[in-house]
Parts: sequence; C-alpha cells; structure tokens
Amino acid sequence: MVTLRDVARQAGVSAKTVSRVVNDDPAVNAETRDAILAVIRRLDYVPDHAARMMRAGTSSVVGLMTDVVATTPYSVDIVRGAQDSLRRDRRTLLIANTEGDADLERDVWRMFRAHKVSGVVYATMYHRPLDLGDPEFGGAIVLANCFSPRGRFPAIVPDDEHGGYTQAAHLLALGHRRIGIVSLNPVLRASVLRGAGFRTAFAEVGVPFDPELDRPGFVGPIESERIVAYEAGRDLLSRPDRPTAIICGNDKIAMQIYAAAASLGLSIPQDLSVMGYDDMTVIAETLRPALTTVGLPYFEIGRRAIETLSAGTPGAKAGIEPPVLVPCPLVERQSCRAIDG
Amino acid sequence: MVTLRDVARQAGVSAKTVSRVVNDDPAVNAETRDAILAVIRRLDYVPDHAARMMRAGTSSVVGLMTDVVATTPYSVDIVRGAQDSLRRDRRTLLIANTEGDADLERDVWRMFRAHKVSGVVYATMYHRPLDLGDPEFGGAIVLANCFSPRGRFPAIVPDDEHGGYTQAAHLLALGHRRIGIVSLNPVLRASVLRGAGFRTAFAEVGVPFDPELDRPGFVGPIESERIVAYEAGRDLLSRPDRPTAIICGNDKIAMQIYAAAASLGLSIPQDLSVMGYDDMTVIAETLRPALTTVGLPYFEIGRRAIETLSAGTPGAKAGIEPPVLVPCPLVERQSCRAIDG
DNA sequence: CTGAAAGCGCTAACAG
DNA sequence: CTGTTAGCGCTTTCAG
Repeated sequence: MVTLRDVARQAGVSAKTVSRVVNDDPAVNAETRDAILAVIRRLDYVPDHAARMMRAGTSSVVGLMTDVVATTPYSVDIVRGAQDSLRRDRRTLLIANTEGDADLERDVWRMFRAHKVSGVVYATMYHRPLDLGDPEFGGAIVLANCFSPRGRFPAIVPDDEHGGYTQAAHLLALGHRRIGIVSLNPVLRASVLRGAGFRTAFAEVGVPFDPELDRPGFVGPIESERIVAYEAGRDLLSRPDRPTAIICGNDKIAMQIYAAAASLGLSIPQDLSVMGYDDMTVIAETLRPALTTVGLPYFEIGRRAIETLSAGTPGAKAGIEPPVLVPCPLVERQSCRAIDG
Repeated sequence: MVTLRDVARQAGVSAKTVSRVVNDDPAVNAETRDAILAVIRRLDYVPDHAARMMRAGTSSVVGLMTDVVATTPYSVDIVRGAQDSLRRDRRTLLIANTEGDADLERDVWRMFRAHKVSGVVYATMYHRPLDLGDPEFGGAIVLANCFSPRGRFPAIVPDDEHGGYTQAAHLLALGHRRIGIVSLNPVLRASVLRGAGFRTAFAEVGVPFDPELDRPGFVGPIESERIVAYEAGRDLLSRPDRPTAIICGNDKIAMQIYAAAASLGLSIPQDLSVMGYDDMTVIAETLRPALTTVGLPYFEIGRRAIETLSAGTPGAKAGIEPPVLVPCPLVERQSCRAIDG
C-alpha cells in the first residue's frame, strides 16, 4: 500500500507538505505542489480514509437510514438524490435498512457512531410523521419524506397539498366541472393534505365539492390495505351524471380506473380524463393512453436532505421548525383532454 | 467521546483486556468480562471504527457499486438482499452509483480503496455482460445481475432460461397448445435465454414452436426502446386461430396485453391466459385479475453475492467460472386458467 | 512556505 | 488469563 510517506520520500519533501497538497491547503508553492501531484498520480496514491478519520474525528461519510423500501419502489430515488448531492464534495453514503425494527434501528445508530458519520438522513418510504425518540448521536440529523411531530429535526417532505391542488387545477383549467376522486387510504397524511388542495382549487373556480364523487381507492389498515379502485371507478362511472374526469390518489388507482372505464365501454381521454399521482413510470408510460400524473419529487427530496445536512446545525433543534415542502410537478401525458364548454 | 481507555480505567483493567472483550476473545476470565461489559453498557462505549480499521488494514464495510437504478425500480432489492446478509455479522454497505459513467466509476474504485472495503459487489440493473477492465482493487469482487465475458469474476445472475421454461411449462400444463409470445427487446440477453427455455418446454410436450406467434413487445435501441406490446397483442388476438394464452417478456407487456384483450372484448382468464415476468408488484397486484408471473430474484441475488464475497477468493480468478444461476420462481395469481380438453 | 514531533484509538506481538 | 510496548497513516500543533 502506498502511503503519504512514500509520496513524501519520492518527492523529496516532508509528509506534512504532501498532506497539505492532498487537502488543498493553498499555502504550498505551486511548483512543489505540481511535483507532488505528479508523484501522487504516478504512484496512484489514495489517502487512507481510516487514518484521516481518526485524526479529524469525523468522516466524509453520511449515514442513510431507511425503513421499508420494497412497497414503493421509486422512493429509492431519495438515495440517488442524496448521492448526487454528496458526489460533488466527494463524500459517500453508508446505508442501512431498519425494516421498521426498533432494535435494529438502535444498532444502526451505534454503527453510525462507530463510523463517525458526519450526519444522518432518515428516509421513510411513505410521507409520514416519525418519532425518532432520542438517538444517541452527536451529528446533524435530517428527515426525508417524514417529519418529527414537534419539528425537532429539519425535515424535507413532498408538498402533497399543493400536489392535490395541481391535480384539480389542471382538470378545472381544461374545463372539467364534474370531477370524481378516488383517493388514497384515508388514514394517510397525504390523503388529507391533498383533499385540502382539491378544495382550494374547486373554491377558486366556484365549483362545489361533491362528497358523493369522493371515494377511497384503498381500504383497511395500511399494512394490509386492499385496493378497491376498480369498484369505486365503476360506481362513479355508472352514475347518470357521471364525472368527466377522475383524480386518482396514485398511479395504481389510475390503472384500475382505466380498467373500469374499459369495462363500461368508455374511452380515455375522449369520454373520461384521468389524473394520476406518483409518476411511477412503469405504470404511467405503459398505460394507453400514457397517464398524465403528478410526480413525487423523491430525487429532489434526497438532494435537499443532504444540502440541509451540510448547511446544518448539529443535533436536535429546540424550536419548532416546519418541514420544507418540495413541489410535486405536473407530468403531462395523454390521459386528460379539454372539454368543450 | 468514550474510548477503550475510559472503559479500562473504570473497570480497573488494561486497555488490551477491554479490547479482548470487545473482540470476543475467549481468553478472558468470565467475571472480568462481565464487569467490563457492564462498564461498556453504562458508558455506552462504541468502538471507533476508524482506529480499528487502521490496525486491521481492512474494514467491515463492503462496497456496492450500481449502474443505473431508476428504470427498473425493483432491482434495488439487490441492495436489500445484500444488507440482509451483511447484517448478520454486523457489516455494512458503502454504496455508490456510477450512472454508467466511466470516470465516476474510476473514482468509486479509488474511494473504495480509501475506505479499505473488504470486498465489492458490482450490480447492474439489467441482466447483462459487463467488462470491468482491470480495477485497481485488492479485495474480492462479485458481479450481481451481470457477468464478465471470460468469467474472470464470480457472478450471480437470474436463470432466465429456466424462467422462460417455467412460463411455458405452466401454460402447457394447464392445457394450452396455441401460445403467443410477446417478448422483450430482442437485443437483450434475457430475451434469447428465455426463448431457449420456451423451446425446451414446447419440445417436451411435442408442441411445435410457431414463429408466427412470437412478436417483440419492445423495439428500437435499448436506451430509447418503444413499447409496442399493445399492437402486437391486438395483432395476435385478431387472428382467426388466436392463441389461448400469451407469454409476456415482462409485466409491462402483460399490462398492455390486458388492454389489448379488453379492446377486443376478450376477458382474462376466460378467453385468454396471460403470463408475466418480473413480478413488479405495483403492476401484478393491481391488474385485474391479478397477474400470474415469474419473479426476478433480486433479493436472493444480492444475498448470494455477499455470501460469495465472504467465501471468496480475492482478486480476479484465472480460470473460467460460469455464473451462478438463481431460479426465477413462478408467482401464481389469477390470470391463467386451465382449458378443457 | 516548509518541517519535526506528537498523538488520534485501537490491536499485534510479546512478555509476565 | 492479563499487561506493556509499539505503531498503523495521517494531521495538528508549533517552530523554523
């Protein structure tokens, strides 16, 4: 293994000077620097992270803890976003998955401590409140896709309320006035937030919100919820005054609405406009016509989490701090059309 | 920060003895051990990873390099599988995403070296050949979901050929004899492998393989391929001698076959059985009826990759080593039915 | 601008 | 079974 001293010897300088070059310390003569850089390249010297970390007392590694990943596959984009942001200053990600297990989680905190990670991002796969308790951890902590009840930690979450507003406003702008809703499981935070968004959009145009047209697409406890969007869709679409558009709580619901419409001989977007949520591309781009939907900005959430960490005040904050809301962008495809006056 | 010496002082022993306890060295008196353990717990001592690593010359961290993750969201299960296996001996995962960029990849190897990771898993998001070149890396390397041309590195890949066989054999066993195929992009390795599997299954039952019934579901270069499964499906299903079952190259194709069938007034599984591939649950469980499919064993691939690493011979192997094939399990849902005589 | 010495927290090697 | 000594590769003083 090539060490700092090897480089120093070859370059005919002291170890400290090489150290200065490696750390971009400006107080080094340009020629000396170039010579040393040449030796470093020639020997393919890579600074030992362990030794560095030992002296520095902190490492260039950031910890990422996730709960359960499998159910909402695209949420891993949080990880990609975090990496993207980290890469710029050559930091790296140590990741651990707790699968929701509290014992495991305690171990992970300990492990992060052992590695002296400079900060930790805790990412959940659903947008939800999270009580972290009091992790024995000195560095900064940022929550991604979740938030602590009393705002003890900085948090980055999707702006579900505005996302709901976006869904409704787009349809309203296209001239739709009878709009059905097949929503997420009502126990989800996203569900109530988006509901508020719908109402705002409806109110702005003076369209009354008709509870008759608002159905849950999922029922049951969240871990074992059942999708009933197909039935809800058929129900809505069988009414004499059937809606001309349906807002869906996610793209899976939209998928079943497509099936419900097909079963009734209705075609999209001619007879019915459909608006999804999540922008799960495997669904949205495969559906025919391709689904217009609102994206969940996971990548951006990951990126912002790291930035917040870097900017960050260490430890828990005393004051209440509202979560940072990241907008959910409209992704237009072919499932919504304007209706004539 | 609590150090080994703090514990030693409190327990009234030498640092080395504490070190022994921490490392499960049996050569310590039981009472001494218990006393030390108590102090460790009381002080919440966590061994410093950096210092350990420095002495040991290697760390308990394993590197995971991935190419592009976004397109096939479930492939992240490789990561979960790896973590699951690592957790048992309290090792951890340092992950880096190269986005297919060669410069970035070189940096990542360097970074892994700096961290003295004990081994590296290189995971790709499609099953494909991979030429690693000659990474400057001393530890063991295992390929997951990819394989090196001349078998230079141990590799763990899905058994696509057997998966294809499984798809066909299941339908054949249900009595189907006219079976359509809407396959993956023909340039994909998985595509040719599965084709071989179909043929074997057909041959076993004495059913001739009809090329007329075999259509690609995707066309164009792989980075910008277009899905044409809907058209292929309508085509197949409009024939006077239409197939009673269709084997799909993946669940997205199956999704479009459902739509094609619906557009022709055909219902699944009464008029048509459909068999998917991938077991993307967001699709397979949302389709009505739920899709019978063959799963891609990503989790298992990740797990096996770590195990191979742990068992592993370091560095590149001289001899040719065929990839380990992980079976793709049949996941039965409601889209296939037995046909009468 | 450059160098020498000291030491981070831990463990291998070698006593006792 | 337990302790002492030395040193891993680097960076932080503090002097030149």
